[in-house]
Amino acid sequence: MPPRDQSQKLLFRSARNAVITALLRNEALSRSELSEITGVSPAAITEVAQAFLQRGLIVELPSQAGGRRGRPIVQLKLDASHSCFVGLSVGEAKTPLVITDLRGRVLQHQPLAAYKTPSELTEAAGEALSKALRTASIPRSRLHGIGIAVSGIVNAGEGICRYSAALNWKDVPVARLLAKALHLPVWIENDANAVAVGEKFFGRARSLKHFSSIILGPAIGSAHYINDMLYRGHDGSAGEIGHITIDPKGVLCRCGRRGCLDTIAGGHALRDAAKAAGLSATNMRGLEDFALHGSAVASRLLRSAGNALGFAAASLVHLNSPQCLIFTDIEGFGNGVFRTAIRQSLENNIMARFLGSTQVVFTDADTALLPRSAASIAAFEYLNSI
Amino acid sequence: MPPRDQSQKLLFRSARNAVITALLRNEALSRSELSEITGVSPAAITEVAQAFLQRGLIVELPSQAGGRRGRPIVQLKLDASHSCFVGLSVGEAKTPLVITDLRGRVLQHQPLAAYKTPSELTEAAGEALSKALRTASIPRSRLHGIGIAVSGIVNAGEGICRYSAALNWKDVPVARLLAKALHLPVWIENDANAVAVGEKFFGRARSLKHFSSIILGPAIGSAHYINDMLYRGHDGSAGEIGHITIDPKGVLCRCGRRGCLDTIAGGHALRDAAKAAGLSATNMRGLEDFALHGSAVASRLLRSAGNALGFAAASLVHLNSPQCLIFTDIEGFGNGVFRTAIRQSLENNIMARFLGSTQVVFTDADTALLPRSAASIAAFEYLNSI
DNA sequence: TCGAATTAATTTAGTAACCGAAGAAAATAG
DNA sequence: CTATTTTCTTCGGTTACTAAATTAATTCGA
Repeated sequence: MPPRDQSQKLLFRSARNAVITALLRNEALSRSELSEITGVSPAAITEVAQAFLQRGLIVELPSQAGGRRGRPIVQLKLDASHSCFVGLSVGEAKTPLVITDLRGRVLQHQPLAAYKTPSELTEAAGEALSKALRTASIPRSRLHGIGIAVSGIVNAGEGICRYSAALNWKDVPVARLLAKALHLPVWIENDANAVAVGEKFFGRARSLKHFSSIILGPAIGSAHYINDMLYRGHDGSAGEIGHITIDPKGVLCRCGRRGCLDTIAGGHALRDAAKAAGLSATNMRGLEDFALHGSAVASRLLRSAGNALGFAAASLVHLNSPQCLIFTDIEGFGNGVFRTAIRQSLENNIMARFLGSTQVVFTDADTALLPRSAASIAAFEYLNSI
Repeated sequence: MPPRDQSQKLLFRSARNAVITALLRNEALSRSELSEITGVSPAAITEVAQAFLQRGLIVELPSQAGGRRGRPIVQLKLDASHSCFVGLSVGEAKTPLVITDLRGRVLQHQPLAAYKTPSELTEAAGEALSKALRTASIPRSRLHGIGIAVSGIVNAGEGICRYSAALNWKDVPVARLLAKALHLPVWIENDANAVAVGEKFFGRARSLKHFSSIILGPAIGSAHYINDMLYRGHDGSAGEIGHITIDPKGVLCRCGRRGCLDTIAGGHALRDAAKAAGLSATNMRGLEDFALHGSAVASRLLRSAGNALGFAAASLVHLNSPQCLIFTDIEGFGNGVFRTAIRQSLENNIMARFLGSTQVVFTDADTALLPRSAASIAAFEYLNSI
């Protein structure tokens, strides 16, 4: 047998970690496959698998000899139902709460009652959680953490919401409050970061080492994974693509400057502009429909939005050269004028060399996206602590 | 004694690494200081120090009791002369080679003879190295590696220069060629990346976890350190700030598109523009002087260059939120119109929130900057392999 | 049908890299 | 000269691995 290639080994923090990562990326793997993929010795795989089996984190599938010579392989699989996580998205109009399993599947959906203050949030979350657990008959003991996606500026390390315009909060220790009330570990994260974690953990970025995620919502946010790690910026505020200047003489932005990308391509700004132009579009699907049926104004708005976004995203690609750019559409633009304009603008503004090497993906977000992503943070932290 | 804080431990790959990093950042440290700084146990520090002392990598300073109670402390210090590294910068008009010590001090400077092909480079490098060693009477045995900064696109992992316009090279296995000829380990790196490594290892970025370096040369390059690691992008081409579009209707760039930052603020472009305007400035100091003495054209060129660069750098700050932005001036602009315009443009284009939190630094490069930076790559790799 | 071959997984023994606690070393204070 | 203080080392133990040998469970071929 050739000496084992250990070049990959350093990529993982530990053998346990490597095994979990491999099992998240693949439905089921045998011990020898795990050894090969992770670069960890078969002996160590046996040991780690034993520990995980004992905990109930993984299960053995019935062995399948299958016409092959040799001892039959026994596949291992994460037991998705082993643990559940709570995901919560605050800052939106509604406050959805979900319970997911270990693989990010939503088991239960339960919106919170309206709230204003942090303590009202705590109370509403407690009630919604109890109800969700009751309805889905999930024992509390199976919960292993809560993730919260906040639309605003967050200090993830300390679990503090530093500022949220939507909630009118400043320096609220959200994580501590909820952890105390619900007796569970709580992590909070900016919503764009949460979506990126979700994509990395459960979504289409699972095997990408470097990617950026761009969220098309009321405002435009982005987040970067670099070297398999979420990069938050030195003070937790990387990814402010929405405030890249597009037109120095443009509309005043709430950040105090003029012509930020948000004022041209943010959902909120587009709704305002549509209203000002006399178009009665309540959501972006409506605006796209106007454009589709010949409205020059709608078309112009969407095209200039797409151009601006493509321009800013091109800067991102030139600067960071991600493997993939994931656009997440939570405003319901769908595949229309906006997307086409983004694609075109990207093509026009990116060096030829990058065009082939950076994948561009568009995703339609469902309503559970943010809370589900939030839950993935808790899942990630839990599995990393194992 | 309170239980030791081990929160920092994970930041380092190993105790050895932590000790070296601490000793690079500090002139001299006692074992107990090292233990405190790195979070490694005193026992482990003793062990690591012993190994390093044996190798001659560090030395003990004479102990100083100094009026204090208790056993006198013994300070440890990297022995800069323990090992030397070769740095080489290719792609410029001249090809400077330097020999540095372990702390990045240049011991000897020896430009290469002219060359065109890779094999001519190998020969010229061998001759220059021999001469440099002879002149400085450094024994060959003290050399531990060669770092090469290439102006072009590089695959650092495989040691291949994928493309260099200045050299007219394509897929040249530079590292392998030189390693074979000179019997030393060779690393190559894009020049902007090399400068960033130099700043991180020996320069003002030693204790910065995240920073970006922007090189103002014939072309404009940039490089990012993120989470204490050089981030090269998924295919080794992050940092192409020079090809961010500033003016879609601008001058044709050699990348095939129009109005790239390089065509407005690159040294090469500015020289061309100055010549076209009838200004006989051979270098950028000359152009700045024209502006200083009232030339409206020179002033306009430098201001628009600075505005464009500030605009692009603002995008970088919004996207990546580095702790620090280090501009390295290798064209000799000095502190004039250009810098002022960059600073102003940054202020105008960056959200207020970032203004205070992102440090902006300008550095004047000396002629040894690139080869010295190249040598730091070899030093880094050598110390990491210990 | 039964051993040979083959592949998967486990066991065993060993190592590197740490840690904590106790102890030794080298100074000062009284 | 002894107690105190601080630095550094020694010692024993743990964790997380590895390589090599061994066992397990199957198919193939005579």
